[in-house]
Amino acid sequence: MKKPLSFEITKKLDGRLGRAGIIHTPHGDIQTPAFIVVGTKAAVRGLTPEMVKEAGAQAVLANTYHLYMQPGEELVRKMGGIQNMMCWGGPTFTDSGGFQVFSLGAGYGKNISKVLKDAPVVPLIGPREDDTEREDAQPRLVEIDHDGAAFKSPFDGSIHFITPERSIEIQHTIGADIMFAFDECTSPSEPRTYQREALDRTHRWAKRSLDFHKSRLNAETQALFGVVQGGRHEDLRKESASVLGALDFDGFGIGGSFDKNDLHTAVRWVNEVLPEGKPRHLLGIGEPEDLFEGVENGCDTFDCVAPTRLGRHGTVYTKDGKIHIGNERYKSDLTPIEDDCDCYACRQYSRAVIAHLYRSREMLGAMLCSIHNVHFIVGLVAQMRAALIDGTFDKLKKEFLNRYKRD
RNA sequence: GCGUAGGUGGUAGAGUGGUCAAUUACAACAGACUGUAAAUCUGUCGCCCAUUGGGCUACACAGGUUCGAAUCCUGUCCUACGCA
Repeated sequence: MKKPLSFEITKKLDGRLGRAGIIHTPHGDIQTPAFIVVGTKAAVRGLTPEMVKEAGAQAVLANTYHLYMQPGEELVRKMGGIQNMMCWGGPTFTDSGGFQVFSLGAGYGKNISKVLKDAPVVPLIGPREDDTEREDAQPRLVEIDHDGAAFKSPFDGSIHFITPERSIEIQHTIGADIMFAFDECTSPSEPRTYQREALDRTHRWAKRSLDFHKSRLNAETQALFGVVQGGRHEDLRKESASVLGALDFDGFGIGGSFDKNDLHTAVRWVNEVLPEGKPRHLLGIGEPEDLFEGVENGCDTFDCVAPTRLGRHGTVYTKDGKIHIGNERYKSDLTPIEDDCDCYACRQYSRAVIAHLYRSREMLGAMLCSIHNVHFIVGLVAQMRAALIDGTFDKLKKEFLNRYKRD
């Protein structure tokens, strides 16, 4: 059978898991490590495909759940799939909807982050946190069972049951080059007993996703990645990597929640076990310090909403750390966001102008900040790739983080 | 000049005897954001201390009534509209 994707490793990091390589997809190559820009509803928020491309992005990731709910599978089909919808000629990814099992389910209405800054004490044994009985609890929009997850449509309240097979079927219709198996992203606050249960479910779903995928011709043109889970538990993470690694996936996603402080450890556990020759995507991770850890520990691609969301909200990355363009101090600052940055925003606009646009709620302000952020993060990962190839990764990491995290 | 309505915190605009340092919105100031419920959300927003809390000065200005006034009365100044 024809393979939809191939991966070659061109350089490895001495004594560690990091590597540089190339993912060949039907719509072009991805030089890895690479940052994949998120365009949930087949659009990178605030940016045209040309802007995304100019910012250096090689690929875009959209979301199955969102496109299924709106505009719906049939319209996506009529529009000619994601390639035509997005007017994006390059490689594309789709997430399976597995993250929405978490964000619209256990995480719904709560301030639970995907990455925990200060690790709270989590009981290793105990009942699953369930506050659905509490009066102030918001009704979840997802109910999980053995077979899949029932999503309540925010548009008309109708119930949509997504099984692993349905997720893959929808992803086939959307037509991205790389798809993810339907998984359950668990809440960081869930106890081990629940992580165990959810992991078994994710594994069953992974096999069903793969079986269904292999039964279709799409398997020749679209790649499927299995998603490793296991929360913050070493044995579960390794078990997950081992179980999924043995299956005939084209690559792997690493999902779920992490501790900010030991994200690198968790990623290493997994990547030590996964087959070396297949690409690994670290789902939803994108802060500079996390990207360094991900690359160093063997992840090839990343995606994250941070560059565009932060940009829309007025926060921009600089080599000296993040700054908020809405702060009073930038009101009459006539320098660019970064004076040595060659992104569209920095070439043309001063902080003062962008601050004015942001303050006056002009869309252009959010766009310029997003352009800069995408350029910054995509460029940073590209620099990591270059450094990895010429043997200066450690130097880059040290110098970048020293400056970025100073203060 | 007469009549009418009104003058409240940066702005608009609630309140019309005690629960008012004063609803709300905007502005301002700061914070958050990691497979996008997110062009969103949170906090602060008279002054001075303080941990709950306390003190001071405030609703045009000056007096007054009252245990108590942004709220009632008198006068002054100002604004808008109408009539001369």
